[in-house]
Amino acid sequence: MATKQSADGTVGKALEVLDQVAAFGRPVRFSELLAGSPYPKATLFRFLQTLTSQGMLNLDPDNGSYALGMRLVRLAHAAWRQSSLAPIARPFLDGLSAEMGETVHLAQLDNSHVLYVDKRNAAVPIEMFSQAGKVGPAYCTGVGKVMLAFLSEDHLARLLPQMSFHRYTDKTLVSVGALRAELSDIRRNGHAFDREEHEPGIICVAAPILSAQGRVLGALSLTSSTTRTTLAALEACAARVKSTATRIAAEAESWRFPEDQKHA
Amino acid sequence: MATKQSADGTVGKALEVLDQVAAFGRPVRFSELLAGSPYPKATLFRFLQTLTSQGMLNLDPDNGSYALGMRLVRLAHAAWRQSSLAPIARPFLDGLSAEMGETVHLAQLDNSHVLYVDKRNAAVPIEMFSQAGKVGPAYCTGVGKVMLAFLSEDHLARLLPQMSFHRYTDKTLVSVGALRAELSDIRRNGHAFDREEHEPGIICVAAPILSAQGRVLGALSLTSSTTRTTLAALEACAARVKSTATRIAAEAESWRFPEDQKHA
DNA sequence: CCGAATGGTTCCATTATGTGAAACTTAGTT
DNA sequence: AACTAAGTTTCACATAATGGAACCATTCGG
Repeated sequence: MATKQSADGTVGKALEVLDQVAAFGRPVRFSELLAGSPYPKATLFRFLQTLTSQGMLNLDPDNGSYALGMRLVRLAHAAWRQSSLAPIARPFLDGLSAEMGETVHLAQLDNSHVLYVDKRNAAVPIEMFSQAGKVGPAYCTGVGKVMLAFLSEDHLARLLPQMSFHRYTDKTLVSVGALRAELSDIRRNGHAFDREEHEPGIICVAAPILSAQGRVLGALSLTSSTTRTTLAALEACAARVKSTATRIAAEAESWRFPEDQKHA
Repeated sequence: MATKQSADGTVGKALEVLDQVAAFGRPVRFSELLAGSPYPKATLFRFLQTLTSQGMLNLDPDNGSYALGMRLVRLAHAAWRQSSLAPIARPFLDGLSAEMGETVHLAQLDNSHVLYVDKRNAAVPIEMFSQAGKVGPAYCTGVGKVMLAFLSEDHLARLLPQMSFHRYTDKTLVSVGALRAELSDIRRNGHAFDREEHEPGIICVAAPILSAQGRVLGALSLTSSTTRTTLAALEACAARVKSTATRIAAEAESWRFPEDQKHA
């Protein structure tokens, strides 16, 4: 919501429109978009036309409503395969989830949010897209905090002001001070807990996935509920989670480049 | 591959770059992109900069390689929820797959290709993104043919020339004539078969998902292999597939608009 | 059945933006 | 130190985006 900052160039503006459409969560009429748009009719119209012709949007001819296009799905498919850890981490998630019998999340940092990239659910077998692709707050989730903890100071400093500490539960940390203290604990331990800070009854342990140079690539978490287990019990699993995270990191590292097919 | 047609405006060009990056299937260097790009250094550079700053691409600071960004995943998530049939169809897929014990695909038409939007696998429990988002040829898959069959004549006429009939197996239909004959059969029956036309040993029955006005919204298929079943046996399931498709269509229709919250 | 409002599309003069050759700055090699 | 390759910045120029206004097509109100 509110005003977007830097909208570099025409491309930026066009992409903003995509977000607008996405925000509606349903097919949307021209006029609805126009209402919430900073651009005049003609301009918005041209954006929609371009995006539609590019397959980024889809115009339903019956009722003249725009929806996000299939090209996005295609591109995201490629993104998932190439950019994220997901394809590498997949077998490890399978293993960890099977062994522990609990829900496992793989997340990456997306600005000051966490983006869930993959998931294994203990009970329900499939959750698809509807879960992967979801975003959540960084400051009150296990994966989020553990990634923040291992960021460089200046990177963290850039991110913190972007956060709007919302008190999801009475355990949520809602000040920069409290969060910073927690982060330094996490850095020391090498793993983070979510102590029902995001959803009541939901707890987890999370470990960071770090590159050889110490860059944060993502995070892994083992999630459960207070009805099923305790933080102490989860802590016992921390080593297992961490070792899995490390192995994913190693795998990612070795994969990192089909590097050096430079000359011939 | 080959030359892209209409690249409307700056936005179009920028989006093309995304495809380029996607095509590599791995993080990619500036110079690699430059090599395969019609644009001069400076221009390409600015595109990459813009796209990166927009989160559509991700520049790995370590090795200066670009990968598709997380914003795409976020947008695709939204696309999946809002535009496609997937969220509506989900429970129906679950039901059909469970009942039949076979693989079920939900697909939509993406130009002259089919895009697999969701899937239930008989054996393996999870396949995620790696399957949803995949594209395939329309003229030699069950879902593809059944969607083509129910297209308006002029729409079909526009699509046919775009297809480059590749003989995947010795059963593949590789001429417009043969395909047209098949399509008219399909229209008559209300369902299509894939008789190992795409992959040897893989067969399926597919039914179209049509809007009330007869527009093609997508298609549903039940897939198996010749080692497990026969076309005749699949034909027996056709009615079940069709009725599921119809029910999805009905659901989609009724959902089609939270319509008319016009005045207050 | 007509007139007005609403929703969507096209025109076109103005000007902001994108373009790309070339210069420059690293980092890597001999 | 001289050379090369890879990546980044500059800037005069031309293209492409902009948006006010006119235009068309429906729907609505009378």
